[in-house]
Amino acid sequence: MEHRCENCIIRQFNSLRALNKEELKKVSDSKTSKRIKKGDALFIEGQKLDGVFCVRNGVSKLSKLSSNGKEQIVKLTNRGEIMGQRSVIAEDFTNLSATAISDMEVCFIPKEVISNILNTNPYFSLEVLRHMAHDLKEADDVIVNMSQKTVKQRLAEAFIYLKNNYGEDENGFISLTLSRDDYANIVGAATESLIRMISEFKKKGLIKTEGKKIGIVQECTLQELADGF
Amino acid sequence: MEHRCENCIIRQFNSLRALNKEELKKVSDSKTSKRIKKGDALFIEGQKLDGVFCVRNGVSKLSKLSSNGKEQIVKLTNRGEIMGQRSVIAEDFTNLSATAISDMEVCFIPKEVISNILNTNPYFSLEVLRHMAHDLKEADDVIVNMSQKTVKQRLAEAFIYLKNNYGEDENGFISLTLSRDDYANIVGAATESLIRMISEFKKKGLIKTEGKKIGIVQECTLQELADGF
DNA sequence: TCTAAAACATGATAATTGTCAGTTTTTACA
DNA sequence: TGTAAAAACTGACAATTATCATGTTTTAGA
Repeated sequence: MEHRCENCIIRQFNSLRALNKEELKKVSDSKTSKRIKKGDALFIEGQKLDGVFCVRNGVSKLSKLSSNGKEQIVKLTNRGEIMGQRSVIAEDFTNLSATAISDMEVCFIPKEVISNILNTNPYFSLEVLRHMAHDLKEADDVIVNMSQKTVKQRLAEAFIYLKNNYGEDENGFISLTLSRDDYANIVGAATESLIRMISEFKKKGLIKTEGKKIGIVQECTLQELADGF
Repeated sequence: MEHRCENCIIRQFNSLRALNKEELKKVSDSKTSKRIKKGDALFIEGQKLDGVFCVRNGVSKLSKLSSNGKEQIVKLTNRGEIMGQRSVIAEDFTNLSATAISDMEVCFIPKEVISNILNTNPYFSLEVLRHMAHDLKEADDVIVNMSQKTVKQRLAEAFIYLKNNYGEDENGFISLTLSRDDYANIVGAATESLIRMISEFKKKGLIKTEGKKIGIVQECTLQELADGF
């Protein structure tokens, strides 16, 4: 037997908390659980989704391929987030691809169930709206950073963001391990440029590395760097 | 006597079309109309809004100041759009400033009225949600463009976007006239760099200028340029 | 209509970032 | 566990874009 949404803590972190008992039962009865392996895709840009994903565990990247073939990571999802909402609500193709960055456990909820609740429960709509408002604000911030900050500043910011959002292990390394390529695709730079910058940060003693793992050594200096001194 | 929302065509273009008669009456009774002069602000980043603006006429820019003091324009609003929704829904400070780019006529609707309808009319919430989903998608596209395209590509794209969205006059100039500074703040570049690029485009016969006015001469070539050949 | 301020424009130069070419290290898996 | 592929890294160089300095044109308003 699978988990029941009624008993799932994750729900408290997303818009599903606005559901009443009957709605929750409907969701729980219709949902399916999936395990996604690191590197596998949840969905791909341009696809039509017939439901949303509720992330129980693991991290994924939302990215978009630009015409020159380079990937841009727009957002990393956290535990508890719902993915694919935008596409289901707008009845539109996904504009982003979602790929697991670590092994994931997700629940898939069919769109009919979601649409149905959206049409009848204004509190749920409002909750979804609040989350989307938050995403929109963050997207605006990213736009400003992309155009006004240097790659160096954006990288410094990324390290701090990752530390704050995913924590660090007992040795002071950021828990979420990303490839250099992923880092490049987050800050929007060539991989070689990014690798060089990591070397530079390391040489200056701002960060430490061990294989792919990266640890923040001087958070204050890094923050100052991100803010442009 | 002011205009009544019941008779306002603008409504059809935004989420207010989901309102029923009573709701519409409430909105109409509580709204106030305002004229905003070109260059004046509707609201400023960090402010708390106690309502939303419905744009009857005119164009405004939504922008954000970055830490280095440069402005980044995140979005231009069109006729019919509702502004300030995000802030009212999230009960948050505005993250953007709104400034009139042309003379504007707007209606201000107090947030209590909006919140009230959001809480009771799921169709309205859903409409707002759809609009916000659309904005979010556009924001994602801007992020990708900002990080993957060159200034030249972004500028070419901006010209085409402006032509398609605001049309052109009888002489083939884009109807919406922006300052070079505004153009720079849209594509995220230094004003000098942008001016140079306009000169270059003009020299190549892609565009024509007359004072501030800019007209597209070779749309196809411009489009190819935007796509990276 | 005169005048100061703002916007526009251009050149020279420097800083940032990307590209290409190649080497070394790590990883996956047959 | 050996090996091919992928990822990480480095150097040299080129392209893009920003900055500073300065001159010209346009605009707003006294």
